[in-house]
Amino acid sequence: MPRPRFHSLSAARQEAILSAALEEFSTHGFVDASLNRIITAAGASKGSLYYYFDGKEDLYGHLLRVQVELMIADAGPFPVPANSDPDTFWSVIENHCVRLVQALEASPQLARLLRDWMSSTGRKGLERTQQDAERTALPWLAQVLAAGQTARAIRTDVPDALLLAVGTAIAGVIDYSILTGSTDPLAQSTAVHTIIEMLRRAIQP
Amino acid sequence: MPRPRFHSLSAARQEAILSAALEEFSTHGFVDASLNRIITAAGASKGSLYYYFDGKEDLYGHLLRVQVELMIADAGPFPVPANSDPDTFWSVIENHCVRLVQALEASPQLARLLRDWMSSTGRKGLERTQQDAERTALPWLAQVLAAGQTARAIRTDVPDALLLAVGTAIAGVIDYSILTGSTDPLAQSTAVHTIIEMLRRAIQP
DNA sequence: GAGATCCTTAGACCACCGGTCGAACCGATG
DNA sequence: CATCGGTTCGACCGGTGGTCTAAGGATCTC
Repeated sequence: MPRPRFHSLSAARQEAILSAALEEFSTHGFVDASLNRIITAAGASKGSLYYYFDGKEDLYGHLLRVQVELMIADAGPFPVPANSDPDTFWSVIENHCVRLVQALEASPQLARLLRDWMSSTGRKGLERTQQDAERTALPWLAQVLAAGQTARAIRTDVPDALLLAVGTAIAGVIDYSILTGSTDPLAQSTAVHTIIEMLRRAIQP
Repeated sequence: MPRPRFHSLSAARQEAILSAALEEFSTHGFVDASLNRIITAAGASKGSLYYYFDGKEDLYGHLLRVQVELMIADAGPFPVPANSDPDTFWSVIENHCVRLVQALEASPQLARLLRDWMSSTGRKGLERTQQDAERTALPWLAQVLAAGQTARAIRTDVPDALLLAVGTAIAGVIDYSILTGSTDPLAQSTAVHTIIEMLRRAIQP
């Protein structure tokens, strides 16, 4: 988390720093991003940046949080489908995936930022950010999983951790297919359909 | 590839360099590994190392190649199952996965090296190594895929690239489950069984 | 044996990295 | 006007991967 001071900075200055950071982190990834370039682009000095943030990871984590919140807001609410049947459960999942893909497609910068983030599990220097993300994402995922299981849409004969791992891996495949495939919305939604269908086969009862 | 000179170095000196590199790369990963530490540990100088290798990536790539070949040799031959029925196809796959997991379990250093390698798709400074790996792995994977399809063990209504992506993702789940799970061989082979069963559900016709 | 010609080695040096730190600046307050 | 705390700055630190030159050392020719 940035120091509270940061939020009492003028909106323009906050924007300058965050957009420079977004540009740098999304084009180079966390590891290869240069704080010095961010500082230069933002018209700030190193001392200032360290006055408002704990360091590189802190800046990255804050940027990530803000951007993900924007994306979630953009993709619309995700109603955890309670007491539904398997088909509607899976169609809700698929539908939300399509909306997320569209939101990502609308902002390639955010897409690259997230891609780098996703592919950096366990990387040194990102421990805090990953703990944070886990702490906010896991309860939500567990909720969805439980809903799927009461809807008899997800099997219960396999450890939850394994189901989550498979789900995360398949999410990566969606990203990969979007990254390497067509940008036509229709083609993308059928790709998502195909992949979610594979996920469903894998983890339905 | 290292310069040909490297191979005419005394075996002891080659060993010193490669084992220092293995130690460093497997404990810190490619990005955070330090060439200086490798040099010091190997009792060599920077000039020498650059005399035999193109740089960090070249050393890493060579080490990876050697280690993977050792592992493949250790896990035994993988007969691509031609003209079989679905059940035997999948049992051959599962069997080979179990053997690979055992080989990995036998050498934690190699396991960590491979884990770091797998999680660094698209990372800057590894482009050549990744191209190399792709060039050697893809034809083999395509062969297995085709064998599975003629055995009616793998569906044909989905692009091959997607099937490969799902397969790779599920392989990552195997690694994850081995990493976070029990070290008991029996538990591991049942975990592999469960995960391969999920893969089978996802990509069988 | 002397000299010349390589291959090999050592480590100083380069630009850059993330992070630290003390000095300077500046508006408000006494 | 002096002081004081919040803010800004950039020189500096130890480290990185990579470059380069000069010296060593073996081998060959005369």
